[in-house]
Amino acid sequence: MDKPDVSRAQEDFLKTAYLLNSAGKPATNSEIAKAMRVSPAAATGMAKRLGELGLLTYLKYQEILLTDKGQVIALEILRHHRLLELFFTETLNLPWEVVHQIADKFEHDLDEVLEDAIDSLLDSPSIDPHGDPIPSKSGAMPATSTQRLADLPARTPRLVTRVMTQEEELLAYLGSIGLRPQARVMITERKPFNGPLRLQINDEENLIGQEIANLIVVSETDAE
Amino acid sequence: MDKPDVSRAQEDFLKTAYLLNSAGKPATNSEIAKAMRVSPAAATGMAKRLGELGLLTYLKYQEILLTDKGQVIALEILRHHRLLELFFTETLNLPWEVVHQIADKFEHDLDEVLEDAIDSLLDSPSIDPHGDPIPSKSGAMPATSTQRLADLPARTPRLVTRVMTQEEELLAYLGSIGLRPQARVMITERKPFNGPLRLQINDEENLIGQEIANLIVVSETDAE
DNA sequence: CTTGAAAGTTAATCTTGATTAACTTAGACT
DNA sequence: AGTCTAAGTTAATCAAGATTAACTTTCAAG
Repeated sequence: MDKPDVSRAQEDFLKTAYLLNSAGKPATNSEIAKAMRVSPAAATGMAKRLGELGLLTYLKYQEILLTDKGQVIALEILRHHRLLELFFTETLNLPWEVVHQIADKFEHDLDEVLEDAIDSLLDSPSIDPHGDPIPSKSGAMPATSTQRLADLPARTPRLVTRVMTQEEELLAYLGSIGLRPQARVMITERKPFNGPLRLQINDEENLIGQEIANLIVVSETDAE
Repeated sequence: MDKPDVSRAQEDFLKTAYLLNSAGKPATNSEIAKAMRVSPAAATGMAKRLGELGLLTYLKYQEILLTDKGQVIALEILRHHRLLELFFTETLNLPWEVVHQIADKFEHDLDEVLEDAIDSLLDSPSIDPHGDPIPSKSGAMPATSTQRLADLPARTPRLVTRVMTQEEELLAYLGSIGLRPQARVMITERKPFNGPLRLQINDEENLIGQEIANLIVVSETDAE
């Protein structure tokens, strides 16, 4: 319908709320403020404004809920973000740990001509370099596995499908040990009391902690 | 040294002033305001602020002059702009009439990693799709021909080197008749009183007006 | 059922970048 | 020299997005 003209700060807020939800966390004022690195007061103010615009429902002291309109915008930004990440890794061979911040800046300005050109160059991709799903143009979010490596039984071969962090150093490390989408993984040993995991990554042995294993999503069925 | 943190509005102002100058026009308040599509009062305000920052010299009622620092920023933005134009035409085959507006938005957010990656992918290019020179990273502006097609004697074969407009429809038209950088051109007839020019473009006959002929820059020496 | 810490809100204020309306200056022309 | 017009400036005002500081609400734990 009438696409209310949203500013980048507003788009960021909607995106942040959406991402919190899809990480299973409620979109509370403080979580949003923390994620956006602004004061809680600023988040309150923004929530009010977006409420006025009908992009979310704002009730004092309550969790923030995106309306359909708000979600459409959040998904559009997310689509832009992930398309750009993939575009820059593909065309420029940029490593996956740098494209995130770049996409964060460009996502707000990606107009439709460019979006479509990128989409068609990349053959309407459904995941970005981290394995994060790219919403379709109509706003459909591709389904993804929910199986975490951390919860995987030993001796069960799987493919990495997604790496759920945007921390630069961590991504660089994970990349260096081959822990990226499409890698074959299998836990060979679990140390007790949530200890570290012994792991085969494309046939190479390695050792990772629970924390990290919980960021790695693997396929729900056997690899190959 | 200390790169004063400039906003996009400020960057746009500096870029606009620079472009006016390089088009031979003085950077007056009203020209800048017109080019930026803001009120003259807004331009005055911005000029004052940038004066404070030492990026230009502002004296009431006088032409605005960029300082060295200001020019460095303008050139950086212009470099971003033109690299992006070329990048998008090369990687996505976008027509030259659409990349300008896109680059206008992205130019402010092009960080160095991405800039360098694009520069090296494109082999440190010195001109963009319109033939506009791309400043080097150190701020050197490549020399360009000053020979306008409008001033070219008849029967003198040349190469188009630059097309000095960003108007979408006009660019689309010029593209459609082959009038773009690298095209071979020769005036075959000049109608009197600044009338239209009969022209060969890559061996095809065509007819253009003075206005347009003045936007076309050609090589200073014979083609081939 | 009180209470205290964490979360959230309000209020006052700031900065940037805009606007319009009214005034001033510069400079060309008689 | 006087005057008119275009260009430029000033002033008042606005909106968005922030901040800090002070206050209020919620809710879990005793």
